[in-house]
Amino acid sequence: MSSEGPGKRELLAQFARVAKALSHPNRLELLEFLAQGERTVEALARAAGLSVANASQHLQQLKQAGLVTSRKTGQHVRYRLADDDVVALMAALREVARRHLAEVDRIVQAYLAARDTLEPVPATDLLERIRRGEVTVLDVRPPEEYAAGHLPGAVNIPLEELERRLGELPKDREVVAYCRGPYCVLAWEAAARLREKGIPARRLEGGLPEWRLAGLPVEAEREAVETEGPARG
Amino acid sequence: MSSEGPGKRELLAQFARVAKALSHPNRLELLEFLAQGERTVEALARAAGLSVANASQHLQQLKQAGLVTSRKTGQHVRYRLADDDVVALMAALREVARRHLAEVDRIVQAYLAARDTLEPVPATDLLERIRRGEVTVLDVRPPEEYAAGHLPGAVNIPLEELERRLGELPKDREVVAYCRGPYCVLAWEAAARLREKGIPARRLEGGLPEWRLAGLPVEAEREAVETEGPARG
DNA sequence: CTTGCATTCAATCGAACAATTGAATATTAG
DNA sequence: CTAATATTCAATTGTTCGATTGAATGCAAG
Repeated sequence: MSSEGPGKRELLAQFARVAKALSHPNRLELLEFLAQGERTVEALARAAGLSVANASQHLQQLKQAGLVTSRKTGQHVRYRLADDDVVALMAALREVARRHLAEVDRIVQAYLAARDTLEPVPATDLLERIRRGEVTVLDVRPPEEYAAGHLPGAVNIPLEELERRLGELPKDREVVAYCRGPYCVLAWEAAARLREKGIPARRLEGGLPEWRLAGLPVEAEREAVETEGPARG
Repeated sequence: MSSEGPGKRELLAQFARVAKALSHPNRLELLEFLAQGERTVEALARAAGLSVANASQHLQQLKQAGLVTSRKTGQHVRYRLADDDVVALMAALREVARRHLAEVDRIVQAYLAARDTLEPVPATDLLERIRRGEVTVLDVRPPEEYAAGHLPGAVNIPLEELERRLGELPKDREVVAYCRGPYCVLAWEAAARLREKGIPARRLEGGLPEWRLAGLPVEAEREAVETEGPARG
């Protein structure tokens, strides 16, 4: 009963290999950025606050675990998620942590719920309201991420420009804000700031990757997007 | 853009903590056994081929990551999965590994497909055929695991007794065998041996934990089951 | 209250990991 | 061809992890 063949240990080692790739906070953060779209090593290092060499090594570990792929374009190497099933795996990981680690709840209460205590809007509810034109969808991510894919009809106003560009939001409709994922602070913060200005606003439950994973429609600006800077000033 | 609050790193650290618990083959094997039902430390150590002290330490790591819980009964400590969402997480992990690591396919071909090359029966298909009485469901796990929960109407014949007890299987109906999970060799081996005897047989897609996770009906012998030995004999 | 048993704890050692640094490779621009 | 840039490689250091060993704890039977 204890010796069930040599293949068993080898298989478990492969599964463990994938889990090990997910077992470092920096790699999870890189994956969260990659879930928004393809990125160069330098852009990822900047976004995660890592040295380029360090980011490169983490990305290679993710690659060897099958979680991301890379392709060379000119002098850049662009990484992307291998598949949407990686998004599903991260969602399952977050769900287990949320339900069984009290620390997660404590951190959410301390840092996120301090901004926005309202319940998020479920994705399917939002889609219905989008189709009826009842709601303004607000994407508070940086323009590069918006361009790579966003909710149908979503307005893109990065969080830091929100105060300045309030005029672009219709005042009579509720705003639903979203960003990179269920624990991405941008949407929580945006909803709070809008409500402080008297604009009814809530968060979407989950971010763009989870929306796409659910098979809901996504709009994209163009096929490939430069992440380095604006295309000629 | 790079400083999104101190809560972010803390949350990622919690998610990484869960992934780290999954990042060792021994712990994954312990979880697979625990997915069959509650077990004592000694039984788990024996099943996984570990020393008791080593198993105990791995179990404590799983517990701290929120994946399992434990309770004391007499002089034994019994561990169990914290929730079915842990089964879902392990399924997502296996799925990513299967789809993106060529090694997994190689190992399956080398050790499992060498026994049984037929496609497995999807769970929902099987349930339909069970209701019509068209099929014999064969549980090849040890009796303790069968007693803790099994498919409706399943016959329990552990793999090592299969040859001896072939007579218990109706000859006119197809047999569908299952065990602990999609890569548990017992079911592959059972299906192969039955077909060698001229009995049409296939595997279930996935094992009992996956069946239960899908919300399909499960029969149980009694509430709590001793895992040490047969109840007087 | 002593004995036996299941589990955990504590200390140890070797291996693997994470981050840093500086060098090496490869591609584009000139 | 040379220079500049992006990425990876290689070597180093401190830290964490995994397994082993033997002791300690806690429960239960006698």
